[in-house]
Amino acid sequence: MDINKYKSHDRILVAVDCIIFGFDGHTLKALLIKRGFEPEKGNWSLMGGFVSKEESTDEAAIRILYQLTGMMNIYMEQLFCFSDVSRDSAGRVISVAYYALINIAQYTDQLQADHEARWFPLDQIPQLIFDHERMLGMAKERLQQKASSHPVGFELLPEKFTLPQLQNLYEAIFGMPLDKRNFTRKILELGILNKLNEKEKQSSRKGAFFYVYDKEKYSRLHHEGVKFI
Amino acid sequence: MDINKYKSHDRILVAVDCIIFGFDGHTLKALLIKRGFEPEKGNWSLMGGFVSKEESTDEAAIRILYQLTGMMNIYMEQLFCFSDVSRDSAGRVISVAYYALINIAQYTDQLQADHEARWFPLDQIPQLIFDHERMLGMAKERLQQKASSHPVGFELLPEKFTLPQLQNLYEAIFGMPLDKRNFTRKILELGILNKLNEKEKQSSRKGAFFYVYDKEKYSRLHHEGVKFI
DNA sequence: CCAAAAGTGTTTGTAATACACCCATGG
DNA sequence: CCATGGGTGTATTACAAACACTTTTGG
Repeated sequence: MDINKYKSHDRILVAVDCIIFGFDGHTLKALLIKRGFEPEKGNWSLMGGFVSKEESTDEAAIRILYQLTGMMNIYMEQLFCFSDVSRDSAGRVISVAYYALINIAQYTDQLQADHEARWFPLDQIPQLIFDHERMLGMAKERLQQKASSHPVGFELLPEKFTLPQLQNLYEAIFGMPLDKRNFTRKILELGILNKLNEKEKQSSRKGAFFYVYDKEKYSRLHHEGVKFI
Repeated sequence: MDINKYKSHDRILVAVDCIIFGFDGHTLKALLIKRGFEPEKGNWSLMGGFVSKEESTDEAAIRILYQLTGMMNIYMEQLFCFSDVSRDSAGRVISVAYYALINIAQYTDQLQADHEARWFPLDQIPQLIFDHERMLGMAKERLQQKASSHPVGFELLPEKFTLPQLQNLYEAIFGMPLDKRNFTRKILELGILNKLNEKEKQSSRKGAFFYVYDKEKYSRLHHEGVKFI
């Protein structure tokens, strides 16, 4: 299969690492694992793995995410390729980082136990191995960029969500409080949400109406470059 | 040196490809080469090369750009990692693409001849090998994003430039005409240009004043996120 | 009846856009 | 004196930001 004509060039180990974001209704979190092998065994790390000859880095990232979460069809995007010669203390490894947005409610605790994984609020991240902190920092920035012009926030929410939940999410992503009235107006004016005749009654006496995101309506919009915030 | 503990994982050829942008005062161009080896020998291609075990992809990109242009300290930024299994017809090669902005006037024609390189206006790009057209397309988008919030345009101009030249550049980057008065006002209000007492007299009878970009003034600005256009 | 969160409009300031004429010069 | 491109100001519009009270309901 690999009838490689490029003799005499170095071959390098290629890995992918996944920054997995989740939102619990109040706080934005990242899923980290206790690394199970040397070097740095037992230390907190992003979920990662090596890329095989028969798969693209995208495919490897999907595979690795599935191992940790059991989830498919997850929103995921390439972040950056990290390639410093000594980024990995055990050898020359280039890592392509991906960030993923998942609905934390769908995440099964079983898998969490299997992999010694834990959700950490973004402001309480422990020390991470190698250059994983830099990866996470870059992922936060990219998520902010992305969320300000594309409807990625909905990937982090359950199908039905309330406006206060949505606002909490955007506040968590941007790390700043937003004005309730301005937020509501702007998001509703986009015309991409459908209001349901049903209320969420857990978090308040009055109850907040549920909404669903309408992908169709969004795709009929000014493709590429709507302002979300 | 490579005391690699990760046995039994695939090692893969890693390349970098460079999208090199240049501006001649009127048109935005990309530097392409006639590929000198098989496969696809003789076809138009981005300048590229393989990453060795002893260098990062950044370092490889700098090295490759130097080979083609003889220039150092060039503005360059990682674009994306392209990793489809069959993107290269001759074997499994992952490519990390970089885009570079150079002052076309400093570019020596000698090197152009040596490498069978040519500048192509962005709207007259010939067919390229592999996924290089996709790389170039993505680079154009990224340059637009970047140029709308960071002072990268100056990388493409000579040290002394006129406001009409600067406007031409932004029009070329964004592929749209801009209003002269609005453009001038906005760019001067940023306070990052110094006007010289000297005029460029080639392109008009009246002559246009030269300006220089003042990096210091910019760095005293609202770090990250000034609107340029 | 009260505590707690949901819902709802208006005003003000700021930035983006549209637009047209005079100036300086070389030939 | 005229053709060419350089330089300049204002009025309008749209968007962002600030801001406070009423509604609902479970306890």
